[in-house]
Amino acid sequence: MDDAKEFVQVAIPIPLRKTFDYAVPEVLRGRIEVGSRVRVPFSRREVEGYCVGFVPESEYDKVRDILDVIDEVPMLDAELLELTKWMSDYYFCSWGEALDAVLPTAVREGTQTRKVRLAKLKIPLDDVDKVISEIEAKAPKQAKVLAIIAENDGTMTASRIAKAVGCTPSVVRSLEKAGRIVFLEEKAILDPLLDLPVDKVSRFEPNDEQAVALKRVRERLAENTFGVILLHGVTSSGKTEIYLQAIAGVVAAGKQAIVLVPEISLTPQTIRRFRARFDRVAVMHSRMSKGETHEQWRQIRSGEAQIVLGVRSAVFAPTKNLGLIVVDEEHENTFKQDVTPRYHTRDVAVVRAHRSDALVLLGSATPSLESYRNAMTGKYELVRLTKRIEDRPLPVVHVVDMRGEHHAQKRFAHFSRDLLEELRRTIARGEQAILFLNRRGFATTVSCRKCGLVLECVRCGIAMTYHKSRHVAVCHQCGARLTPPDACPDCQTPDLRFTGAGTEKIEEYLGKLVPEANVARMDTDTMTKRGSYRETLDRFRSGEVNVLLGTQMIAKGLDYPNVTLVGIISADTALHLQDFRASERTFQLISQVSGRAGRGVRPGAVIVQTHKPGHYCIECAARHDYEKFADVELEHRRALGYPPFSRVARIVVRGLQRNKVIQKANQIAAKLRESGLLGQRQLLGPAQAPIERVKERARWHMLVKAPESRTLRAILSHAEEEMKSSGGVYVTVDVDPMSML
DNA sequence: ATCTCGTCAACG
DNA sequence: GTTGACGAGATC
Repeated sequence: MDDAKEFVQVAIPIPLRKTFDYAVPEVLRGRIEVGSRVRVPFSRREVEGYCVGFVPESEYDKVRDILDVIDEVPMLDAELLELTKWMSDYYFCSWGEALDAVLPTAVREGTQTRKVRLAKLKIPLDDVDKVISEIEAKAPKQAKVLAIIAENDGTMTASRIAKAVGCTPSVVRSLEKAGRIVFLEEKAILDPLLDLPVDKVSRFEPNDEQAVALKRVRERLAENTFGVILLHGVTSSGKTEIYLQAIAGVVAAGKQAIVLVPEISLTPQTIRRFRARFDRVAVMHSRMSKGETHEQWRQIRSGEAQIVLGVRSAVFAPTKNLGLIVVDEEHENTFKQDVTPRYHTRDVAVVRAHRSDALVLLGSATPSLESYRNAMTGKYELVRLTKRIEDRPLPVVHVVDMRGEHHAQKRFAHFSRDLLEELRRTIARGEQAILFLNRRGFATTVSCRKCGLVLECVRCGIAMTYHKSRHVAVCHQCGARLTPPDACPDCQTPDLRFTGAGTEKIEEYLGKLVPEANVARMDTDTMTKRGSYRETLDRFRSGEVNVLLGTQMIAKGLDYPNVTLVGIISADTALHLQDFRASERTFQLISQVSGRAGRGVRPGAVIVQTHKPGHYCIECAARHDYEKFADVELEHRRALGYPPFSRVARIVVRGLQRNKVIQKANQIAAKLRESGLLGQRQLLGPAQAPIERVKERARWHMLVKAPESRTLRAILSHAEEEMKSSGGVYVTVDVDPMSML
């Protein structure tokens, strides 16, 4: 031990890509480790930062003292520290911002699991009425409390009783003294999902393909080294069972596994399926309360939890001995975080596994072209499941050219004759159908028949969607709403038209065209109450509802054996977007939605309505030919220099003053070109972003392409100074963007 | 991100 | 001369 002053490097969660040196005062010596959170003076305020390293001396001559150490035991180990360092380099964010993404807010704030006082009836439920009538006259308040607890099945928290009855604590206390109720101190169950009954485990009998897949996974696991397996399995081919078996092997070896699923897949059903197999499943979910999140995190860290099941940020679960990371539906866009740090969960998973000598299992029916190409070049191992379980056939997909339909029906048709006919037949057979349309509301456009004026959001400049049931026009961008006028606000003509169909309009048409259908609509407008999602699906399962109409939220996961028809009202919604992934998205969507049909004993059929029936993404999806699609699409990407043949970053500039936004965008572009690393076609833009305005803020963007990620970073680094937000103009850098809007 | 400080113009 | 708005600059 020398007595030289001790300095630490601190990462602070602000968009500054550097660390700050601080001196460790005598009293804190030995209490700080790499990974400790510290409280430091920063400019004129105090902030929390992360100690990321020690230095013998500081180049800076005005070093200040650390104020305090926040955690006695550091919350971050070397592994996560290194991972966040990588993130800050790769995604162009600060180390502090990356660290903030790793540590859940609940954990940072040190939220504890609440203890609740739970009142429990000591008298049998059947006798309650008798007791109530006995004491009613003398103690009406007590009687009321008893009645309320009884209504709640005999137990209720003290705070809820107080709220419901509005009585003083003494009333409850006298009931306790009289021995009619008893108080228990219990750990609050803060998330109802965690208290679910578990599923029964059915015996797994793998088919040939599954056996082969499993063998490969086990062999790779036995190597105890890093590796990535891409499990390409058609819908309903039993991918989850492979995951479960792989995890079982990992758990048996005393290691932990992380299972990452898209937000919409983390349902009670999914949780039950994992809980049935493993004793200790920690769940990490954004909708969980802070107390529960903290408790789960603690269990993972202590090694009590064998597996972690969660969405995006669960990739940072503080496991002790990581053996496997599963990324289910690997191609899903929701794995990309859309705020800083803009990381892709799958890519972080691969990097983390690499550093921990763990295996990664990527699963999808429609792998991202990035992963598929990695499999083609041998970077990942490809394992295929081409057959559905029990050899059920994939549904027959029928593509309908809607241009012909409009012509034949002599008007704009929302339903093709084929779809209507199939729908009627399906219902007549007592079977069920799923109809998909990725647009909610009634009409996508409200316009004047005479002058053509379109009702637009004043803040965003996009057409407002008309919602008939609420009689409002809503901006789907910023949520602004207004009651549509009776006459054109411009030329006063009282003749407005409501064109373009959303789920609401389709539902209305369906009522007229197929009156025998019992339709339930599922979109964010109808699923407002807590239990409505479940309730609707229960009605569908029971058969009471025979047509389920909905948006994205019904596209995946649903497994109803009686569904024999799937209709895609418009396959073109994503295809119009000017985005190099438009075809890939459309292919994925058709495949996913199609996969809902024919999951039971009866074969399924799919009808895809489109204006571009000849488009390769639609043709290939109809034939369930992923390989062909990937070949064609990869060729396009290669020709245009898009990923996976290059790395791209998108730079978005936004602000209230449009001219300043444009100026800033041009300034950045000039600086990027000046790097000398950009070829002629490697900078696209700057141009106005497809979403030109959000909440009155103008948006411009540009796309930088580079042959590899190192070069990309070098180019971006060159313009780092220019990309700082300033003067009301905000700049964001999105590496590996998933959206170009 | 957040805060300070300097400059510049409107106001009394 | 005073007050307030915007922009540049720094944060250890």
